[in-house]
Amino acid sequence: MEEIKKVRVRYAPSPTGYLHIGGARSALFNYLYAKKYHGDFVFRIEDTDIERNIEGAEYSQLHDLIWLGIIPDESIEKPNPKYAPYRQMEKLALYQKYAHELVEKGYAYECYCTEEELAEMKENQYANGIKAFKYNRHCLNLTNEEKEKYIKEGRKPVIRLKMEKGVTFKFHDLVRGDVSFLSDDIGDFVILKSNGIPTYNFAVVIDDHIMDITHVLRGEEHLSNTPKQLQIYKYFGWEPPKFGHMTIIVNENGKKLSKRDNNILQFMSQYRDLGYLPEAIFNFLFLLGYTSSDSKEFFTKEEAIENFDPSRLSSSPSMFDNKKLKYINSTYIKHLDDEKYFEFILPFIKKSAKAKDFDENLLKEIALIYKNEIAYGEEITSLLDEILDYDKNQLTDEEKEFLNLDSSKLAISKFKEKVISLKSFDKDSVKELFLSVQKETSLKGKNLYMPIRLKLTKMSHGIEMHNILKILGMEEILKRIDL
RNA sequence: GCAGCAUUGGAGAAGUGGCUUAACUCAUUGCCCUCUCAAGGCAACAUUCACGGGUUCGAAUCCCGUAUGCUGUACCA
Repeated sequence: MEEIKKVRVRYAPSPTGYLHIGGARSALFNYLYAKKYHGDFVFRIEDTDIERNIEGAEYSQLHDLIWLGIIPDESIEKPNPKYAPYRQMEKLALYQKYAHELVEKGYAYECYCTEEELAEMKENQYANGIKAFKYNRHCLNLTNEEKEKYIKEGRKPVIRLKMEKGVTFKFHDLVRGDVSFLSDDIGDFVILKSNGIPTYNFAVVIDDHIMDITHVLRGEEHLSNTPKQLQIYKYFGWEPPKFGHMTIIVNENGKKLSKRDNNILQFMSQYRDLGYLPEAIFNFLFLLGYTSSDSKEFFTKEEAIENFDPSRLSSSPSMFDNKKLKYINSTYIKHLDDEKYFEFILPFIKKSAKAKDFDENLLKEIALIYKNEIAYGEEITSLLDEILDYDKNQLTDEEKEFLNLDSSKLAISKFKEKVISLKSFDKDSVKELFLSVQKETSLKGKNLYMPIRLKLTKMSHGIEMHNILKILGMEEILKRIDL
């Protein structure tokens, strides 16, 4: 009887950048998996690429995740002593010990080849039509004398794993089903760099093993790393976790999202700054490459956990659809209760220079006016700026012409005459006002409203008339009507 | 090149041999509402599942081949 292990999954970013779409989605599904099966979600850092690590990345990776509601059970800030440390650079000695263990067992060997020699090797192979570089095992059976000679020359060895010959690595992928690779296609790869730091493929294996990771859900780009890692597991006699390779997210050209992609916002913090709700992004990410069997589309976190089934993860790439994200976000905004909505939207209203000093009640009324209009928070800022920053707006020739019509002039003057005595800007009072203007001018519809709208906002479209009046206030209305 | 994975409308996709006249959602288009924009309501949108063969009474679903795309092929992760 196989013992039932507690499910433990992880998200293990390298701190080379802030949390981005792909990373967040990867973390999301691991989180879902953990919670679905009552396991732990571990956040660990793979910081072995010391050249590319950047300031603040680690913090962003963790805290943007938490912002999304993806809360680790264990992390660099919440370590479980049994599994700590959670940064790879803090346990170099461990990797080195394991690497040397493999060397002693004859499963790995020191390699003294220089960068130049490797480059030459590569070139030779390339000339023979081989583009996938495989190390030629020059250093496989070095004698001690040869090694000493190299060391005297100042060379520092790396450790390479000796791949087995004629072995097929088979595994059952959680999302793709049975997958197999031939060991012969894989060259002896480096597990420990000459500076003593392990490479990714080695360090993950060690980490996943000592941290008791049971399931690994990761991007498709790691699919071909899996046999390398399986070879390491095999040499150590460890049981590998279950792997699942999720599809990558692609841009509108069908290419994997890259950090240099300018058409698509990459980072979670950018979405937060623009006024996307974490719940909406969570939901959107959940839908990227996953569909529930009942064609439901809106999920709370709890519902997503409940619904999640790794076998329903798509295996063909999904395109990042910004319009869908907007749609989902706007739906979440509409469904926010007013208190939560105010809390969310007020900072964006106050970003509009002319609105920031309005009194609290007006601010809230403005907020409500736009609740159905906006797809994300920042939109309210620009919408408000359009109305409030009168001087910036320009009438088109057509609009000027329309404004010059006698009927337009009549509407405006009658409106001016009546608006002064308007008691309230609520919908009914304003409607009544327009009704009385209509009565006395016999203008209606577009001929009645449009001149006034143009006069007040210099725009031919926008929010309802009573809302315009409310936002502007009497003083501003009279000022603009006279211009 | 080699290896792996994939291929259903503009996008996400459901579909696992007969219930499919290919669900659902976004986008798009049209209509309604309306001074306008948005929101909302209604409707339209794949005779067909990359292509070519095969298996079968019956195929998007199974098999073979081809094409295309993606990912990987580092002392990056």
